[in-house]
Amino acid sequence: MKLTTKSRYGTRLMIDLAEHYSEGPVSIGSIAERQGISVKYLEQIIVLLKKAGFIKSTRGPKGGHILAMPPEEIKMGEVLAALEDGLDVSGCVHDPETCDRAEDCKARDLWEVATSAMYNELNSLKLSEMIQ
Amino acid sequence: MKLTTKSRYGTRLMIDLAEHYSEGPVSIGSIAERQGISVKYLEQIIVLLKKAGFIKSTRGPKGGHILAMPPEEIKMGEVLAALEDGLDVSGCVHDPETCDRAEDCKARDLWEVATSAMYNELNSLKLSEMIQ
DNA sequence: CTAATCCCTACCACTTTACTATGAAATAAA
DNA sequence: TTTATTTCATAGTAAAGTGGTAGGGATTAG
Repeated sequence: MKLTTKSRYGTRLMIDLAEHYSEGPVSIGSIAERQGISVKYLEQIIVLLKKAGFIKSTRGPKGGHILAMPPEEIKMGEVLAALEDGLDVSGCVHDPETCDRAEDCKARDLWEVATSAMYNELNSLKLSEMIQ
Repeated sequence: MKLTTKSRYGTRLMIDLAEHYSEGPVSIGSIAERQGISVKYLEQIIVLLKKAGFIKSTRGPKGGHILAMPPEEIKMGEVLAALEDGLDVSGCVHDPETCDRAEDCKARDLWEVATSAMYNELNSLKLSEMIQ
């Protein structure tokens, strides 16, 4: 039940972007330096957050990355969901057909409870609340 | 963020034991048959639940496994914690010293929130509530 | 004594994780 | 137009974790 480093680094990346939101595009190099994470690894992680629409980027000198919307509009649960490919604690929560017992499975009910408890709590927090 | 099959199978195992609590010790063979899980794999999983004190066993013919206490006294969060070796979504929640940034890490605060949201919700459910 | 049952340890194929590496494409500034 | 700087795309890889299987020993009811 551990988050991957992709998720942990990705979250720190988002917080870093929020902290520099007013300064315009920030290069991966500077984020990597501040966060102590390799540039190449961050490049891969940022792709996930771009796909989810949280970040927009510009190439070339003076280019970089910036949040696609103000930090107040970004829910932490949705950020995590983008990084983790959903927060479901079991595949059967989202895809019941992957298990032939899913229809009347008491365990599955539990996975739904656990998943939504975490998701709701995380979504009650905005990225803006993560800085200070 | 997916639970391992150990946790999912282990939970189903506990529910199965609860359903047969009044019948005395149940053999792994019969659980395996009902749940469609191999005997050998269940044997490994049950060890974790025995260590945590949820199950007691007797050897020999007519032997088997039974809950060490009534299903009403068993919290699902603690069952999962035993199977998953803690429910922390990141190692730094329980062991801050494993990350030198933990002391003032905004991400870590988030992992604490997510972990306790899930743990508290799961602990509000007793094993007895999982059957019917 | 025998059969049923739990207990213990080792092994293994496969997948995932957590990166590193290489280089191409875009673009601002000289 | 050249150059330096940045993102973008893809491939490779060592180590760890997952999800089992296998074999045999210990215990005990009948």
